[in-house]
Amino acid sequence: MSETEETAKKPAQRRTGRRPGGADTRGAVLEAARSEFAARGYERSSMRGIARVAGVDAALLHHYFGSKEQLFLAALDFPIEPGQVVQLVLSGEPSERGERLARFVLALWEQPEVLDRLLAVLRTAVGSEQIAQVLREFMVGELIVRLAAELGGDQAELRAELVLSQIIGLAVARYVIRAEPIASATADELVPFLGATLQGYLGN
Amino acid sequence: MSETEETAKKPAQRRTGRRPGGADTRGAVLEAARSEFAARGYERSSMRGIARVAGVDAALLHHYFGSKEQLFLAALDFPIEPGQVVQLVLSGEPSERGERLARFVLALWEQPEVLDRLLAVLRTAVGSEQIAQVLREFMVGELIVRLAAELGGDQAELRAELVLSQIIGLAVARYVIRAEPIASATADELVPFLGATLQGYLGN
DNA sequence: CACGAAACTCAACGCATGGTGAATTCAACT
DNA sequence: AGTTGAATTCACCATGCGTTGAGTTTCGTG
Repeated sequence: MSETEETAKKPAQRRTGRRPGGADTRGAVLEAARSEFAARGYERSSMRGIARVAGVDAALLHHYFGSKEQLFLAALDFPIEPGQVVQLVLSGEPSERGERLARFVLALWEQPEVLDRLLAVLRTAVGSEQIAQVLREFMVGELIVRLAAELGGDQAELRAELVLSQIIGLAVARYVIRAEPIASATADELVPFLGATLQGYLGN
Repeated sequence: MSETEETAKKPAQRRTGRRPGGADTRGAVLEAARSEFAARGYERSSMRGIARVAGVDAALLHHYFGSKEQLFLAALDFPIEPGQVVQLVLSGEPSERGERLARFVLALWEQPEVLDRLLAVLRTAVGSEQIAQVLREFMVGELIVRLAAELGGDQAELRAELVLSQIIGLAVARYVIRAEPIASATADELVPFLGATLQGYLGN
């Protein structure tokens, strides 16, 4: 772990000053940040660690993003429209809503960029009341009210949150705890069970 | 029961040396540690912070427990027998297993000592691969194999883990994110839905 | 009542962290 | 070719961390 001087591989004596060639260093920093935040959450990730992964001095992150917090926000920049998702899932045959939602969620998580951001938010929210509050406001304000409005019926909000709780629990078991066999199960293996549960919450 | 610090009333110049009166300082430290670990997880909790809550010098924690890691383990010391739980839940009318399990879990979480330890483990596992591994081994080795063995049928392990995933997700939504209305819902409101889901996983 | 051991605090160490300001190198536009 | 500004690193700073060793006070036993 100690590399002060010459290692045979890449001592890579970085010089000071601007680098030759128009490499996308800023993009590399963002990528490294996403990977680190996804792996450890906000608090456990360090500017120096991210800089090391990006192959860059830590001061450069401040040059680009100002502070650790702003780097975190820049690395997240969520690319999903909650309204559309709700519409998409609730359209079509009502008896197949659960299955459709299950398929949608599982497919979403197979995109690495989406998964990285999800894990970053999850890991951070679990460790930080501040981010937990952001997540709570997003969940309730953007997702639950929309879902519950379309759903109607008795205790619509509660049922909508139970939907989310099962989705969150699956994410934790599958990607954080990584317990087998649930971590390696395919979408097709999970959909029958997960779909039935979600269907049960969505409507009788 | 929470008697914390931060009253302006306590300049209280603590003196050096052993305190008069046989107060249970060690117990106070353990209690403070549980509270802090539950609130923040392992990494975000600091020895100094725990000591402050306990009204004690940080060096005393080392005197008693040796290291932060050993304090964490001592603060956990889980008082639940997984084998008994599985037996208890699976006994009786099979069509009511889901409901019985739901009631059991919700009642368990209403005990503050249990909830604190659960949150400490959860928050720490989500931030630390090492603890996540411990949790994974406990889940799979102690709970899943027992549950799956009693369950039988197709994909018993997968179904057993889905049971746990719903329970974990509920804990996260209710106690970590604290989204309403799920955070304030009573056990009686949750049991019909939760029981049905668990019943679906356990076996029709 | 003496005395050793346990309980408890103080001061300090070495280290990692987030952040800052200046210096150096390169690219782009006159 | 010359200049300007962005990109990049370096050398620090202050802070908080876990941990340690020594010193002080009280308890429990004889």
